[in-house]
Amino acid sequence: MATQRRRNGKANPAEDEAVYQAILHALLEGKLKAGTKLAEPPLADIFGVSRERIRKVLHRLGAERRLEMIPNRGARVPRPTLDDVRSVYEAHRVLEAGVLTQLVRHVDDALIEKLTAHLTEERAAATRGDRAASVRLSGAFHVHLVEALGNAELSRFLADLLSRSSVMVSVYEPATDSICAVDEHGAIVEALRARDVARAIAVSREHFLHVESRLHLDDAVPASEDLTAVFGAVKPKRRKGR
Amino acid sequence: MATQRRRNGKANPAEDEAVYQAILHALLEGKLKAGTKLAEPPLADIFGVSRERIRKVLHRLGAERRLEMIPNRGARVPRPTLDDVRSVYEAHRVLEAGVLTQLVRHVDDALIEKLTAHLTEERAAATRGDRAASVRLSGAFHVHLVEALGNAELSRFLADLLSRSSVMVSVYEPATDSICAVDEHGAIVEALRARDVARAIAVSREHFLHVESRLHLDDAVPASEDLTAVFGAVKPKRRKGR
DNA sequence: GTTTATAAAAATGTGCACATTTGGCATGGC
DNA sequence: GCCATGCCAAATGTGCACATTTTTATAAAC
Repeated sequence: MATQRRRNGKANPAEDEAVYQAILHALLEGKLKAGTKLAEPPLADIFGVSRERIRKVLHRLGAERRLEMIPNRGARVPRPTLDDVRSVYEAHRVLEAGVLTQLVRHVDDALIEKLTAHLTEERAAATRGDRAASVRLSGAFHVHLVEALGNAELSRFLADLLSRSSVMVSVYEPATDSICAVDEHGAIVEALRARDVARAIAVSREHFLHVESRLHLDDAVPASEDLTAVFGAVKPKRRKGR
Repeated sequence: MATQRRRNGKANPAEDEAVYQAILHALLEGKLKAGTKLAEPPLADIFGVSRERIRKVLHRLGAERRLEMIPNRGARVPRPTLDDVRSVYEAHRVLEAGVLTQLVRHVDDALIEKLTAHLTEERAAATRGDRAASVRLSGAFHVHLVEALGNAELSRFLADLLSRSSVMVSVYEPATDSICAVDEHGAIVEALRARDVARAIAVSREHFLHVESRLHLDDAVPASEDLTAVFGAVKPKRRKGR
């Protein structure tokens, strides 16, 4: 039975990954607000694993720059400055310019068809007012663009940027009425179909500046505190009073 | 006296970093050949620190994708395939295309002057036949380009790519007579001065393809084994027989 | 009432002992 | 002679106890 607790110094490789995924998921989902302290003892208690296990995961997330590790002071969810956000958006913009430049050399009907299908999905979500789907699909569009190049390095870099901005939206007005305009995505596809690099880049640039302009600093940071509530919802794992 | 060994469970924050830097340096310098196994006990012995210390550093390097970590089987220097190398070069190419696109919007005399000065340095190194300096300056040129944008995310990504390719050159013919043509760098600067994006990108692209074409797979991988020799040369730290 | 100093409590960092797993090697069978 | 099997040594993974540092709470002084 898998629910059985390991006895002593028994190996359980899947447990590391489970904890890692749980925290990462909460981070990407925006459940962990910026500035939240992630202490080891409570987490060990919540997940029902040893403190060393938690410790390892936390340091790994720190190495990936998803958590801010301060020596002797533990892990915190980073609180990005407005400059940080701009930096990420600019990087995304610059990267996509390069991607589009390379992409026009390889456009074929299959790619255009795939992107068009995606646009259809996006429009459908927009017309039926599905916020969540719209946001998700909007990000997926840019992922499709990089993945069309089939380059693992570039895909990973974009994933990095997206994960970072997902943390940021929880601080800098995540969702107003700004459903990342589908028409702008459509214009990019159009430019690609015409093999017009300059226009594709120009449209993409405008698109990003458009999204970026909607950001505004929100001083009153929530900074969630009840970790049990956050992870309890994600993983209903039983905890022990020790 | 700093050479004193810590007594028991004493904190020594600088030691982690020292070991990390030593291994990273050896990796970037190409002293650690691809496929080399990095076992914990020998390293702990060489650096004179506890095994846990080594362990932490190794896992950190693994999280940064600089080492290949296999569960229960330790750490190895990754042995990149030819596709991996092409992927890195392509990513660098694509990234620089984006950088150049963004850069032409911000070119000023100061930047041109700075790059020109760098070219002078490169030519000087080339004419006096200084291989090491040439290679180093050649890479630095591309670093200068990204850093001109002042974007931390992009700079870090480039650093990532460069560190990865530095490991690769030890497998795929690191240095023949291919001193990354200075003239091609000069052509990029020229195009920048003229605000000609298309030409800058085209030249850059040709430049990378040129470098990439020099690669060839070398099956007879050396796979260095004597860790004491590798790190003994870098860090003459005394080791203890335990 | 605000601030500073001190002590207690909690949290982080580290070495160590031991469990588990892997790799090599010898022995035996075909 | 070659391959399979079991044993032994070495390496990796993990919990635990304890040292160190940080944080909080309390009290004293201005």
